[in-house]
Amino acid sequence: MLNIGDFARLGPVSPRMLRHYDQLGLLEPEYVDPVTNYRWYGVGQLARLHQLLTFRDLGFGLDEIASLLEQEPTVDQLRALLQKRRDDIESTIDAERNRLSRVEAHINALEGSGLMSTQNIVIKQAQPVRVAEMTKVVGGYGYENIGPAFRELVPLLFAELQNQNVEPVMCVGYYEDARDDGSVVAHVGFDIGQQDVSATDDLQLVELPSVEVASVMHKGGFEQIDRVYEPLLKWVDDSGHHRDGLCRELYLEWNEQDPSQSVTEIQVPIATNT
Amino acid sequence: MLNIGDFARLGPVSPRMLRHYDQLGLLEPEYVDPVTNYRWYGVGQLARLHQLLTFRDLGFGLDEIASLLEQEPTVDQLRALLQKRRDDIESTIDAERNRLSRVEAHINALEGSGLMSTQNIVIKQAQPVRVAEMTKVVGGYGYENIGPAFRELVPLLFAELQNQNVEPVMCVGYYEDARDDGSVVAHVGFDIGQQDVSATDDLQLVELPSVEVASVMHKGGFEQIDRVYEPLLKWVDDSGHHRDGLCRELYLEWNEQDPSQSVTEIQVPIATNT
DNA sequence: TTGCTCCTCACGTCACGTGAGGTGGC
DNA sequence: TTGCTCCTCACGTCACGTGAGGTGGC
Repeated sequence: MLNIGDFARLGPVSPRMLRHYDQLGLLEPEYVDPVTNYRWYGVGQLARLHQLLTFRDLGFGLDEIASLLEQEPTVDQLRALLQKRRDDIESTIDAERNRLSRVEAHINALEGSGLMSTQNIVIKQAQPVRVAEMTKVVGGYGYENIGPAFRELVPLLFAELQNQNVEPVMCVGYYEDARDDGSVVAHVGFDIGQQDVSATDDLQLVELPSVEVASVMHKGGFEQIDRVYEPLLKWVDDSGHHRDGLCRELYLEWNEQDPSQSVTEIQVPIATNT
Repeated sequence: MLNIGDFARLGPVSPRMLRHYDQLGLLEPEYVDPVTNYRWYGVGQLARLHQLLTFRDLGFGLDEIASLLEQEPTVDQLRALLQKRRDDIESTIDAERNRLSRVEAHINALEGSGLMSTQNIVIKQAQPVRVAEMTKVVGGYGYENIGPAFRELVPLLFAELQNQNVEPVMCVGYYEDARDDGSVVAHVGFDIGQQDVSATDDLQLVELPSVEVASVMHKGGFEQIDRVYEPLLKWVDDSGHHRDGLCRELYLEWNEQDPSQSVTEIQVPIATNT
């Protein structure tokens, strides 16, 4: 018979762990002194302790181990459990590998541009949005092309929505891929929540679906938004994703007086590289 | 200003998380109603929330994030933190990959042999042992060769140790690699703890070093030990290790009357494949 | 007698999820 | 008035590590 310290050394485990396993009924001492409560273990119990440690090392929880040690599973049951464990570990490894890609993408991003642009990229599921929108073909991307489109369309949108008694919630823009001549179809609209609008020649109702996006929050004027895109798109590529859809801009806070207080969310729809 | 629910939806996080971040001082609402304690957030705070979520996604703890958000680290400091994070993630992936190898080795082991033989393999650091031993050349491995060596040497060892007034602690055996003719040098001895012995023509004092081993506990007679080795050595190879040293057997419980109560620890020194 | 080991609580870990129990605004 | 959202505790998670405070055997 071995006292808890000697048995622990052979384990090798800590006495605290043996007390813990005793408490859970996983491995009870062969004899407990009724006066001193000292625990005494038999050498033969090392086999069970080793089994317990084996399963723990494979990543099973103590509750699973408890039933494993009691139920004496068949070879088939044990194989199924081990295969489940294997699959779970593989998922963990995949998740950690993806996380590693994102960390490395941030390290890369530090080289090119400044600090802030990639420091608030979040991968998330974008909310679906119902947009009442108008479109305009502009000469290209960039504030010098997009800005005028907004200044033209936003008043028209306001007028038409007011006409239909619809309360706009938030301004939204998104842009199609450039055509061969460099021109771009810009979509400018308003989130209208659950309200209904009637389409007109100019006004369309579009439901932007819920998609996975890389999202950054941009604080400041619209002219500076252009400079967010380059590091953002690079980060997306570096981090094991690729663009998969049209970029959206949500004008969460639109402050004409003090553009530095404006807040724009830029969403890049993505898919994960396989 | 957004109440906690709306701000959380834009996050996207749970209100509970926002309360948690508030409590930790990571992200305090722009305004808290002094009467109702309602939290009100500004849209601009989404940028900070996004930053927080970014770092959390990379695996930083909330305490680290707190100092990151307060201290505004330089590019160099940030890079160092990210590189540390990268290294940590790589370690995690390595550890999980090794664990995966061990799980797969167990799945393989289920095919060949029965259940028990590999169910209590533990990788551990073997305790160092001081052994007073004698050697004998035997015809090969296997109980039919090793058994007689023990029956011959153990009484001689007992006699010599008694002669020197040394109290044996535990019987130990280990075996050199087979020579070309198949013969094997068997070492049979006793753990003598911290006691001293004088070497004689037959008796040697050897210190077995502390090495990493794959260890199984065998309950039962010595004749059955042979059948433990094959699956054990296969498991070691399957699981991303290889043998690296001489196998040891520790006779933890030696029961002549009822061999089924005997307990033997079989240790295979190993190195991890790189 | 002095260490050493043993004992039993019980807190702390990490980032929240999940009620319980209660209140304020449409 | 009825839901809905908000609030503040406070427990639970997982497998122990780490004291605190006290006792028994060489």
